[in-house]
Amino acid sequence: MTVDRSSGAPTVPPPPRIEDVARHAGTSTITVSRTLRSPHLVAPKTRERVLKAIDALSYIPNHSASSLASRRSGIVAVLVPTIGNSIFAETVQGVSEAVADSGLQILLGDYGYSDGRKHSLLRAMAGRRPEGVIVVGLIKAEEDRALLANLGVAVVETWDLTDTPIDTVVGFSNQAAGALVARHFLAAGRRRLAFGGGRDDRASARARGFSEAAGSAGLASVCFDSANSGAIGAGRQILAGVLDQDPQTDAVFLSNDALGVGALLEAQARGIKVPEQLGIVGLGDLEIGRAFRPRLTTISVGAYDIGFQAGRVVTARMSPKPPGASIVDMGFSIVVRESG
Amino acid sequence: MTVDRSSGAPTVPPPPRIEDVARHAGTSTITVSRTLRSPHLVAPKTRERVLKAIDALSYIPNHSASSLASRRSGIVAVLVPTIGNSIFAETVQGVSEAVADSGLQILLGDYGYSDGRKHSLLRAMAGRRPEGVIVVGLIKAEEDRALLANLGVAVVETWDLTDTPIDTVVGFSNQAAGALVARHFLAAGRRRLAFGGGRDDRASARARGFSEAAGSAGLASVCFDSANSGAIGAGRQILAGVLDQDPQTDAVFLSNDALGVGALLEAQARGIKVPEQLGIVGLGDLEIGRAFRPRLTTISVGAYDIGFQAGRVVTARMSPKPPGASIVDMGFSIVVRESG
DNA sequence: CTGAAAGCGCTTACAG
DNA sequence: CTGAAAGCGCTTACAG
Repeated sequence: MTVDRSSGAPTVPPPPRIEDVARHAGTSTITVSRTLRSPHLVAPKTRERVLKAIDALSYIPNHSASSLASRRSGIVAVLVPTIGNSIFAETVQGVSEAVADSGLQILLGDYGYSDGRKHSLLRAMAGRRPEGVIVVGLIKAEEDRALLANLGVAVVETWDLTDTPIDTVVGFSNQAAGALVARHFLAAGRRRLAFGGGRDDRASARARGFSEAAGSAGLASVCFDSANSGAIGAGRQILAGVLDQDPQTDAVFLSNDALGVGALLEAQARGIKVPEQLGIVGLGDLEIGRAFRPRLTTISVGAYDIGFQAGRVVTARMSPKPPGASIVDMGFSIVVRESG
Repeated sequence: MTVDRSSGAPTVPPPPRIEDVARHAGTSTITVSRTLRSPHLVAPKTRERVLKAIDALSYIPNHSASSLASRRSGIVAVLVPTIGNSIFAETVQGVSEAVADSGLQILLGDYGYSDGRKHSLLRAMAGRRPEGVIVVGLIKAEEDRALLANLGVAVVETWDLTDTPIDTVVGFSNQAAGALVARHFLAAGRRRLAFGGGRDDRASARARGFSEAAGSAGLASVCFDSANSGAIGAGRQILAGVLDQDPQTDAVFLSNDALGVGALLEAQARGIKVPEQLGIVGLGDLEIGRAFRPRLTTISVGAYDIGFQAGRVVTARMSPKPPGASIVDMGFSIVVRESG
């Protein structure tokens, strides 16, 4: 293998420009440009010569230049609380596959559940003039809302629902999901219900729906900081905390499946029978919950589908006859398995 | 909340340009530019006026234009087999945090274990003239190697080791890791060893090291397609396959922890005692392996650290006095827990 | 089917 | 400390 190991910095020749290709092919720059993006407008013979020149020079168009001239960045900005949570990674994968053949590339922003970083990432992304923006969660700050609205492209808020999206929202009602779990527990005759989850907006909405539906049966609500890693461990601690507050608790809703599995493990460690003594329900329908014994009952929300739909909204908006703003309720369902 | 719901498409006014800011501030465009990137070169009074104008107009510089003029894209390209695998998501997070204050943004490419998509993503990314490229795995195709080498920026291959990196490699020896697991099994008196994992290069290297060290004790090797989702389910199938081939197998090395947990579940379902009858070892030190009972013995590889280091290499290369190419062995260690 | 001219919105030397 | 000129590498109308 002959590899130039010293290729590091300034020894590399500048990449060929469109002009070099044109000269090589004995034509003009505009014809090279056309060969690349509207080949049908170029005579076959010319096209072939240009293609040959491109290949000979290993020409790759400078995207900054074409973006500037065409006002098309070819970028879709995706903002997530953390890419470390597999559920959001799934959503990103959905976006990735939805936009794959549109030529859009993903600019990923991970704000680590920090509002400050979220804001600055949003600004930095706006500078790229993306052709679409997809964020996990709703954007509340008026400044950020205005920033995104002024971009003039599809802005898709996801993983939640609202009547007042900036543009489009693709998600489900976290509150309704929480309420459904509470009703499920009550219908099973459980009488002392608790909730555990993160402090982010989505978890809070789930908690709200849950305790409203639980009514007087609603009890402890234990939160932890979403930014902390180790959801399974957090789930163990949450259940411990819940039982501290009320040892009689007979049902716990955890804000996601990793927490749910953690709670399952803690119950196991304490010799608590699930689901007989304690019902446990998670959210997300992760593989870990399906694989665990007892199998985790969960709210299934289609993380991948949310991303895929959001990606579709972005690509659709780029079409000649773009659809308008909308609210897409992806819904959710409860998958009753063995844990409660 | 007063939100313009009709903000969708062409009704949005074009964003302000640097010229608008200059006019508003009663100065020249170059002074605006300087205020943004070399504020110390601008008189405090002028600076203040410019800042005020920027704020008043909500000016956000067009990145395509500044990239073109400055030849700095502000992008680091990150290419992963799949973002859906939490271990790679961790690596991406490491990159993200390592480059956070350098102003670099992450252009994420997910090639879904497809070589074709990998190649085309690499080309598309090259068009952005990234200031650094980080890929999971080694780049073998000579065409791709040349493409990356000609970029003239830091190119970091990760998650493996080689004597001939394109530029820099940050990882560990997958082969040595496999060998260590085999020796660990042999030292524990196990005599019929099997391997299970994906078909990608890294899994293959682990398999190779494992069977070489296993010598005549090496037995079945069961592979599955890395692109398939559901690693836990795959782990179950792998163990089933292994036991089909040789029911006497007393040790299995799974290429990652999710597979390992799957194997643990399958053993459990079959009433096989772990670690007494069967030793199981995974790789990655994922939380799921730590949380499971029995706790999964694993090879710990620091996925986050690999990404962080790779990110550092990129930012370091951008410094005035950049370091040269190098080979960074991050090593690995075996974390012996309860499963084998 | 092809090309000359102008321009996309910034920054880079270079002067002063 | 500030600015006029030139240019980054493409594409967009507009002609022909």
